[in-house]
Amino acid sequence: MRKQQREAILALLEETYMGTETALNYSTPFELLVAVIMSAQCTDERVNKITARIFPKYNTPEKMGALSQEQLEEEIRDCGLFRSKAKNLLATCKMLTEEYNSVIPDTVEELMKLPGVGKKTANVVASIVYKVPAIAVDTHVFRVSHRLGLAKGDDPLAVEKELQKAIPKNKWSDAHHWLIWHGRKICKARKPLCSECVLVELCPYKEKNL
DNA sequence: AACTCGGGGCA
DNA sequence: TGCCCAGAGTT
Repeated sequence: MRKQQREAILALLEETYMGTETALNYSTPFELLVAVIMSAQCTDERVNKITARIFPKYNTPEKMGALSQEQLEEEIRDCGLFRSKAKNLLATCKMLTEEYNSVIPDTVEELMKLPGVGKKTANVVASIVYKVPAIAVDTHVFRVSHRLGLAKGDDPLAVEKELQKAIPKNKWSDAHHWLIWHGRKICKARKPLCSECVLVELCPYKEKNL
C-alpha cells in the first residue's frame, strides 16, 4: 500500500473517531464493563437489546450482584455463553462491592483480577473509560486493521505493535475505541457495510467487496 | 504453549 | 448436522 494512502487513512480516521457516537457509549463504567464482558461471541444487536432491558433495573454491582445465578442467566439468555457469563458477572459484582468499593478499577492489572475479565476486556475498559493508552487487538481490531492496510502482521501482537507505531500515543485510546466500534457495526466479518463506511474511498479492501 | 469451555452462526 | 470461532481460564 502506498504511504500516502496510509497517511490519508490515518488522517481521516483521526478526524472521524473523535466524537463518533459509538456502540460502546455506555453511561457508566460499570455498564461498559458488563457490556464488554457480554460482547464476547455475541452480536452487537443482541448485547444492545439486553443492556437496554437490564440496565434500568441493575446498573450497579450491588443491584446486579443481588440476583441469583438463575435470574441473571434468564436476563442475559440471548447472548452466547450466558451460563458462564452470568457466573462471572456475579463473581465480578461481588468482588467490586467487597474489595473495590463499587468503583471500577482504572488499571489493566487490577481489571484482570475480576472473574471473566482477561487481557482484551481489561484493555478495552481501561482505554475507553479511563483513557489509558492501549490498543488490544481483538478480532475486530485485527480484521479492520488488515482491511484498511494499517497492519500486515499475522498475529495480534505484531498488529498491536504496528498500530502503536502508526498512531500517536495520545490517540491510542480513541483509535482503539473506534476500531472496535467500526469492526462491530460497519466493517463486519461477514457482509461488511462498505457503503456506510467513512473510509470507503481510501480502503483497499472495498474493491474486493464491492 | 497447548488445551478446554459452550453456544451462536454458518455450510 | 457438524465445524468453526473469541476470549478466559487452566494445566
